[in-house]
Amino acid sequence: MPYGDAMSTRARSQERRAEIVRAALEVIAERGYRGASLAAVAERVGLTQQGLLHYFPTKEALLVAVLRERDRWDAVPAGQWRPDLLASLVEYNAMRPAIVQTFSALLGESVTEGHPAREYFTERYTEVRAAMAEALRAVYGERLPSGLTPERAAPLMVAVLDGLQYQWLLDPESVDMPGAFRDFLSLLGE
Amino acid sequence: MPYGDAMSTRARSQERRAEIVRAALEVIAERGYRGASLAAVAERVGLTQQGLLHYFPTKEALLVAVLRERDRWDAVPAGQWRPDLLASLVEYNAMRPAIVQTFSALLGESVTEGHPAREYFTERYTEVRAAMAEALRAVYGERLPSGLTPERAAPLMVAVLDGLQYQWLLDPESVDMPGAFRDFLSLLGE
DNA sequence: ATTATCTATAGATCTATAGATAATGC
DNA sequence: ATTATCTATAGATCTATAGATAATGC
Repeated sequence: MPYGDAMSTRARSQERRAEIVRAALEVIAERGYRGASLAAVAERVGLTQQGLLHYFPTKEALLVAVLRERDRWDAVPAGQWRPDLLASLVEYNAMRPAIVQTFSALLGESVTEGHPAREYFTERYTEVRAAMAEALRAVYGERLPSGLTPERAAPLMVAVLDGLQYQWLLDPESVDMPGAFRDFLSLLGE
Repeated sequence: MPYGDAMSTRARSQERRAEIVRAALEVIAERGYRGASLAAVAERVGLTQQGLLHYFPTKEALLVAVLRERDRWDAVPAGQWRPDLLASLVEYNAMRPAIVQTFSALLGESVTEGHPAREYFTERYTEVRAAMAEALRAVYGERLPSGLTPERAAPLMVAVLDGLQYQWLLDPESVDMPGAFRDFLSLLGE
C-alpha cells in the first residue's frame, strides 16, 4: 500500500462499524434499545436500514457491539480502582450525559423479561461488586473505618453510583452528582 | 339498590379500570412501557385492545393511571418517614419483585427523550429528596452523626434505594437488599 | 340514554430476507 | 471474488378511529 493511500478495505470496514456503534449509542440514549430502530441508526451514518444489516446482521448483534464498546471505556482496569479515581470517573461522567444516559436506559430496560442485555448486566454487576470490594480492601483492609467489610460496602458503592446517575439525568440542575459521590466516600471512609 | 344486588355500573366500571391498571403494571414489569402493547394488557383482562381503549383512550392515559396508582401505595405519607420505617419498606419491597420491577423499568426508560413518565419522575424525585431531608432532620437535627446535612444525605439515601433495586432485580440471590440498606443506615447514623 | 364491548380497518412502523448492482482488491 | 450498498418486499406488530350491537339504568 503506497504512502498516503486510502485505508484498506478491512480498516475502512472497521471504521464504518465503529461509526455505526457510535450512532447506536446515541439512538439508544434517546429512545432505549427497544425504542431504537435500525433505520434511525442507519440514517445517522447515511445508510439504509438494509445497508446497516450488512455490518451487523441483527439488531441484537448491534447491541452486543455497543456493550463491548462500553467495556472498552473502562480504561482503568478494575483491579486498579481506587476511591479517588472513582471520584474522577464520576466527574468525567458528569460531562458526558449521552453516555451515562445510554447505559442508564439499558440498565433500566435490562430488568425486563427476555431483554438481550440482561445477562450482560447481571454478570457485569457481579464482577463490579467483586472489583469494588477488592479496591476497598486495598485501601482499608478487612474493615472500613465505619466497621463494614469490603464485601458489604461494595454493593452500596455501586448502588450510589447508579442511583445518583438517574437523579442527575432527570434533573442535572438539582443534583450535584460528583459532590454527592464525594459525600458518600467520606461517609464510608471516616 | 336491593340487598345483594350487583354493583352499580359506576362501581363495576371503576373495578374494571383497576383490573386494567393491575394488568398494565404486570405487562410493564415484563416489557417496559414502550414494549408493553395495549393488546397484551387487554388480553390479560379478557378484552380486545379496542375494548381496553374504552376505559383509557390512549396508551399514555393508561400510563398516567399506573403512575397515580403507584402514588397511592405510598401508604406512609412522606411527612412521616423515619429510617426504621424505610427499612421495613425495603423488606416489604423485597417480597414484591413485580412492583419493584415495574418502577425500576419505568425509571430507566424515563431518562430517554420524550418519555411520557419523565416529568413525573423528575417531580417525584424532587419531592422525595425534600421529604427524605425532612425525615432525616426530624431524627438527627441539622447534622447527621457523620457530619452531613440532611439535604446532602437525602440524595444518597434515594440513590442507595434505587441502585440496590437494580442490583437485586438482576441477581436476587447475590444481593441482600434489605441488609445492604440497613448497612447504609448505620453508616449514616453513626 | 349510556355504557361496554366487538369487528373492521387505516396508517405507521419494524426486523429481516432476497437478490441486484457497483466498486475494490487479489 | 469479495465487499458495500441499494431496491423490493414479506410478515409482524402497534396505536387509534369509526361505527355496529347488545346490555343496563333512568
